[in-house]
Amino acid sequence: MNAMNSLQKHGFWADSITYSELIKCCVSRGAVKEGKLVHKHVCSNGYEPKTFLKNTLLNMYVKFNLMDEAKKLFDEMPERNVVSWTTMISAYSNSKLNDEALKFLILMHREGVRPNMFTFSSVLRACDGLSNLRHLHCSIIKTGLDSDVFVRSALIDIYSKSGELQKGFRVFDEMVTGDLVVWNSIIGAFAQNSDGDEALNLFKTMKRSGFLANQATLTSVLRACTCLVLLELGRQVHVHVVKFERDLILNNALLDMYCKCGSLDDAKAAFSRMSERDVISWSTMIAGLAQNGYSREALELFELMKVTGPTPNYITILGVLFACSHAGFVEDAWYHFRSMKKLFGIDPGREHYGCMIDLLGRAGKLEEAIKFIHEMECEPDAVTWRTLLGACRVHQNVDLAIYVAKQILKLEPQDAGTYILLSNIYANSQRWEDVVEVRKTMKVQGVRKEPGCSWIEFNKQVHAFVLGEKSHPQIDEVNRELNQLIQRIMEAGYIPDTSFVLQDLEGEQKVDSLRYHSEKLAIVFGLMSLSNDKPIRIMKNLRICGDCHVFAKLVAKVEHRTIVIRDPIRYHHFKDGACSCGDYW
DNA sequence: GTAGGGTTAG
Repeated sequence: MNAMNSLQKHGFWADSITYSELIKCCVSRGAVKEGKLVHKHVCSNGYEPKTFLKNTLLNMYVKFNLMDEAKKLFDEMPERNVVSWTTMISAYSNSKLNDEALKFLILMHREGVRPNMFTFSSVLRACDGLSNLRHLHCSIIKTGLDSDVFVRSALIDIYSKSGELQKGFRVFDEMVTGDLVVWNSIIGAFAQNSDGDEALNLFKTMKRSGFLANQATLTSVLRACTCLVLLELGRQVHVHVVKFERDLILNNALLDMYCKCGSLDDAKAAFSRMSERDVISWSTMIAGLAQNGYSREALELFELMKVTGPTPNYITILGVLFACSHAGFVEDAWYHFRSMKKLFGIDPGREHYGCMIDLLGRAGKLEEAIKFIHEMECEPDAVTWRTLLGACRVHQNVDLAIYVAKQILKLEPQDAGTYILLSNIYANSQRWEDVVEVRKTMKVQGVRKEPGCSWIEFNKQVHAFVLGEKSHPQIDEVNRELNQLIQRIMEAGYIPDTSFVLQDLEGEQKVDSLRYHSEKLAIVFGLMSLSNDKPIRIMKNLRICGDCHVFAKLVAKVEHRTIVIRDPIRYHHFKDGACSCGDYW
């Protein structure tokens, strides 16, 4: 500003380039007032500024988020080139005004201005809807701009975000020369679409091609570790995270990895070490504590957040309600549910209602839960009903379970777990005709039940055990060991629980196969392979059944081991004959 | 003077 003042004082008028430098200076310092002053000065210059200078001004207003001023300036420009148009399109894309961005692309075309790589990489981010995307992709290929790395990474990203991961991969695969961001785009695409395996494979290939990982790469790699529950690999990535210790997003991903991999000590350490924490950090930590059975701590952390942290959002409250429902804190849950709107202006959504239904159902208040469903502002969906079905399972309410299962199947006729449960209920009530009917429907619908599968990480390898499969090389040894173990814990009071009414939500319920449930095999493998001081960490695809839960508690006690089992919803930490869930899951 | 990638739930 001093520069401009002295120019003016001495009677000089700045030329376009000087003005442009001044404007850039204002933008970088976020000096809105001065920027507007320069604009005034430019206009009082007596002659019409060139398009180049106007574009700089346009960019300034966009960066200051003054879209009205930007639009006014743009409309009044006698001549608009590709930079003018692209600046506007980019602004609209950033503000998620997708329709405006696409409209401007059409308008610039009508004015005879040809889009360049800047235009395409901007407009791609605003492209929702596959037909638009296909159309745009064709135009890009026609202009030959698909070889540009910016366009390419934008294409990969938008395809993957539109659920067309394979198309995104094809764009990546056709690449001759790429850069780090293109790699990050494709690794991130697989990590975000829960294909951790492929994300990690690509990461290896990237390193072999000579690229060094940066913050974005490591964030995606951590996310891949999280979705595969690979704690040891996650720890190795942690070593590289230290280089970027001030990166908030990366640290949040690290925190989430430790929470989801069930290593709460590491998570707490990561949380306390962070130099900066945003609403995501707090929400992740609260949900992580809740998921691992530390509900009281989760609520305490939430109280601390209210006093010293950022304003809670929709997801934070979900974690809080989740904590309440998993520990049976009915009163706390009602308090948080009723006060979320008043305290933080958050309207309860379907998921919040879901947590409340879960809470009421677990606490045995099934009537209240149903009343609550009817009072919901949104229509109950399959997830809502499945929550209630879980409560019927815990509280052995057969009639309600049948009713609820039918509601689910109306909405999701492919839900294998619900069919199995329904057929079990009928079988147990000797309603054989109904059993036949359910089996027939499953056949007609082509529904197949997912086999129970558990896996454990050992020596940098994942060892998987699938019910009814003998593919693991040491399966015979594991089975022998399991039989001996069962003998040992029977002496400590283990009685196999064959009462499987409503016991299993999703299969694995044959009495004779109870003994070979995948988590039992994985536990035995852990006992055989890991040293005594290491906790046995197991992941599984279905929820743990009552019998395996008792089994794990007794093994932990008799063998003096810590066992950690992650099912699709939460963690069970078994130690000294007890589980962190307090038998409440 | 204009452009691309990464974090919490479901």
